[in-house]
Amino acid sequence: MQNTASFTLLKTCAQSGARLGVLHTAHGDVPTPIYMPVGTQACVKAMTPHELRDIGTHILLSNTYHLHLRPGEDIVARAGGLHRFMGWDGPILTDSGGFQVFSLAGLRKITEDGVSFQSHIDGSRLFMSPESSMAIQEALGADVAMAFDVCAPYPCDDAAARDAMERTHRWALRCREAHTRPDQLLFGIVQGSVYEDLRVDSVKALRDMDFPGYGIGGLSVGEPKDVMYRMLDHIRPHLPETKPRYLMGVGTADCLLEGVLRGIDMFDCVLATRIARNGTALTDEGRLVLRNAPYADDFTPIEAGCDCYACRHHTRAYIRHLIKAGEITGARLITIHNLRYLLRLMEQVREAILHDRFLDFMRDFYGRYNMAASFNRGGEA
RNA sequence: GGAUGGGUUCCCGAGUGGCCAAAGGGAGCAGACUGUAAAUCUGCCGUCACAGACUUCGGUGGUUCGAAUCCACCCCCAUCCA
Repeated sequence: MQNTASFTLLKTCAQSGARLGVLHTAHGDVPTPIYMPVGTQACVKAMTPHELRDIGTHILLSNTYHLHLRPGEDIVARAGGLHRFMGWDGPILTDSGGFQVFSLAGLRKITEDGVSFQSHIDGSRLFMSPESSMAIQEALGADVAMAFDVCAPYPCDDAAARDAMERTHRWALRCREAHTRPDQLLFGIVQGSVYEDLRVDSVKALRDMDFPGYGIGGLSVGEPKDVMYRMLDHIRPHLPETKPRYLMGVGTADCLLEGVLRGIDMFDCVLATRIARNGTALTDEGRLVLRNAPYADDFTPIEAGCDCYACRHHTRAYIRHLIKAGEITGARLITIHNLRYLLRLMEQVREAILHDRFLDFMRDFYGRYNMAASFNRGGEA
């Protein structure tokens, strides 16, 4: 067992090399590998904190950029911090706003100083820097703060990728210097697009800054999955064993397992909640587009054997009806299922690692999983 | 019995001589979605042997080179008057 203040590596799976650990935060311990539901605006869409607790959520994500815009970190701070504001007393990780540099590319301008955004809400101007991102995350009271990074798009030529990466490193240093809360962990973020050498450079640079954890950013932004896996393979040997590794924005079942296989400890993804609202459920056999006609008279649960509320009480036909009718409960039921599906998958993953049989687990999983009914992005193996 | 307004592709509804297989919306069907500008977005939506052809705009007959659009009669519907 290896300990740092923030992370305990309990063991490494003898069969696969996958890691089993515990992330220590001011609001409690988190078993890893873990999937973290995303609550961008201090809310996991369609879910209450009580329901999140109920389905086995250990830690949530929220977002610096969005909360800064609305309601503003001052309001959240006056409420007693993000935990009290939203009524969730478990750990919270806040993304820094770095992803919005990518996703709101048409509404921002990057300079060395920081990023000027045009608010997607009302068009007003705002400026976010490594320092202000830190100040906001401290005001929010996140248990884990992320460094303010530059997430490069895909595709991205190597010169632009290098620029984004080097700026991310300079900003990471500024974040570390600006960061003051001892009860808040600050993770650096690895960039480097799809270039092995850049990825390795990035890990080394950040490792020298000695963060309590490392995010791996700039992946699952459109590149083929095998490219993402290759990047993970290349950086793995250079990441400190005793620090948690967080693969940002990854969340299909197969990607989660492939990430765990490559030593990843933490994941987050909006996919489960987003496609739920669009009528698609995650299952061991791949995705189930409940919106589709064949389920109109299918009176079986979303997934046989699933212990979630939706599967224990409702049929595919009913949930499809709710979705087609625009009833918000339909979105809620699928969201509950999809989150529970990923959380339970990770429970099984931890169990498998504990018993040194993670490769067996993966093999069984792929035996059931329909990759074609998964989410193909570019090159599929 | 009389007056007026109507009957358009699954539904609502535009269209009043050619640019109309016919606007727009809905419904339906399908696709996309990976650190959330997303309960969103995109495509299809008369038929077929599909760069073309055929059938369709209450019915029948007519005018015209050409009709969903004009004329005649008929059948329905709505409202009002008796």
